[in-house]
Amino acid sequence: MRNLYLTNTLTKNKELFKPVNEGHVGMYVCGPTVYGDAHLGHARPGVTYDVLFKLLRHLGYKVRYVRNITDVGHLEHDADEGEDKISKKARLEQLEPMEVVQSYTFRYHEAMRLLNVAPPSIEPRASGHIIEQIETIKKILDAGYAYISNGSVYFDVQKYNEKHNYGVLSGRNLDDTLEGTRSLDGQSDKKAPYDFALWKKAEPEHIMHWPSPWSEGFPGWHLECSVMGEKYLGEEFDIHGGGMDLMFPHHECEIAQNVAWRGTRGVRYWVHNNMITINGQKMGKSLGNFITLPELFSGNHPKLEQAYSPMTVRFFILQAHYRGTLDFSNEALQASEKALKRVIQAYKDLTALRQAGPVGEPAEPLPYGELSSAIAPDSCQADSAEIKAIFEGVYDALCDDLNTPVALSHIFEAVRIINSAKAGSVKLTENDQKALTQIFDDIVFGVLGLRDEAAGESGKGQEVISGLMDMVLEERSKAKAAKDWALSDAIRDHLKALGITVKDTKDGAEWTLE
RNA sequence: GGUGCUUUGGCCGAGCGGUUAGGCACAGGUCUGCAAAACCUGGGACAGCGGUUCGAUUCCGCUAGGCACCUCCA
Repeated sequence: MRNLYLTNTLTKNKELFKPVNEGHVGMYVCGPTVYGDAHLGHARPGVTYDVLFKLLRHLGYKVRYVRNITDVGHLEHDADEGEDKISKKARLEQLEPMEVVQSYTFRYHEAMRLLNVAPPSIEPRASGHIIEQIETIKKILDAGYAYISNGSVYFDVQKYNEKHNYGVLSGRNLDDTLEGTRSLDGQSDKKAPYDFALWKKAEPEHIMHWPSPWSEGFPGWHLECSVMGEKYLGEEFDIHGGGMDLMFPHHECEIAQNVAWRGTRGVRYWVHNNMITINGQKMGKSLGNFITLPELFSGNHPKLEQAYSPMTVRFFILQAHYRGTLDFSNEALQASEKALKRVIQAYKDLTALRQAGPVGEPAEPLPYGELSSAIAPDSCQADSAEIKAIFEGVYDALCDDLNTPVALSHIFEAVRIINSAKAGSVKLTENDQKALTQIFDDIVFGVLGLRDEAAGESGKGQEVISGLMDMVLEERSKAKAAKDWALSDAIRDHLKALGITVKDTKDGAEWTLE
């Protein structure tokens, strides 16, 4: 099995990945709070951890991937004063909270499906684990790291920090945290401003609440991930992912809770994806500068010059490293759209090449020979050293902290080779063709998760269109033969207006839709 | 105020102590009735100022700009 390196936020180093149980990986990722449509920012962790999930499986691991749905406990503004996000939305729209949850969960799933993000192995909801959360709070109380105040239960950060380090992940110490914490206006049930809620007593107007030993109320936001992670992945599991903005306080609190009740930090590798920015600024709901995924896919937003397909968005995300910020712009999306098109077209051409079988003895073959670097002999069967190098480059890049942009740069070398072969300036052996196909099937489609969005429309309609196109292009070909350029151009223009592009090649006309 | 990150050619975006990232755009060429695509070639970049070094875009310091977290946020 190839070595995989991941940047661990806990140590701030790129580390060799070694799972707790050999051959198995437990991975937890913070999912969405379902009170609104997912925006472009949500696509980043969706795609990033999807690639990690698919890569791990491709490398041979058995992976259990847990991604939660937050449907209760996530408050707005200050943890003391804020209203539950779901609850507020339900109140404003006069819906049952679970109607809000159901509706946006469905829409989230739909957006992820379009982005070709695979469903996780388990998708637990916070509201479905109230009992487990209450039990955990009891354990934390028993351990002495929490206190009850006016029907609510809070985590005692100060006390925790005496024995443990509150700040291991985010790298801040308690004094800094205290300094930055906004002063509370008015009364608070908390001993210290940095204490966080494990259980909140529900105010009378709060419509989501459950019975507990302390009050009729609801669990604190940070608790669900600790509890559900432990339930489905065990007390010590491999990978925990999420957005960088969750590092503090959310993930820091998770660690504190874990240590408080099970004596272990719970997670080996903390992985954090960076933000998507717009004009250099973070895209977020609180800033009101976000573009939702449905808007992006339909082009229905003032900032959008056009619609961008889900695969364009996916490619856009893949072209940057997950730990860096990525700036949104129409220009960048349009560049992604064109680049993706080239990749997909190259695969189609490769397939056509293979179906056509060996052709003559054209031009010069690709350079053959051995590479100096150690290539597993059974991994890539290409005859060409160049293709072997692409194969190795792609795997090296992906295993080097998920470096998808570098992997893609190698993919473009493959694209160039395929195009050269199509143009007849380069010769590919059958092994070369097989190896290239393997790279596309395994990596481009399998791990990077790209796909031909135009494909899949099969059936009667396709057959008819295909037959019609043959007929039309044959007529045009006759016109061309008769040097009736006016007619042949008119046909081409007419088809263009319908969204069909015709290209004349040596072997006749080709057409593509949209 | 505290903590941390960042500054790469027209745009997006990798990388790194000495060797081509890649994509988009642009220019020239090949092919072509034209167009498109494709292929070939090309230019141009490492914020500024110092330092370390045989050698720095890459390490260190300072200056200037930008950003994130410390409130909810992917």
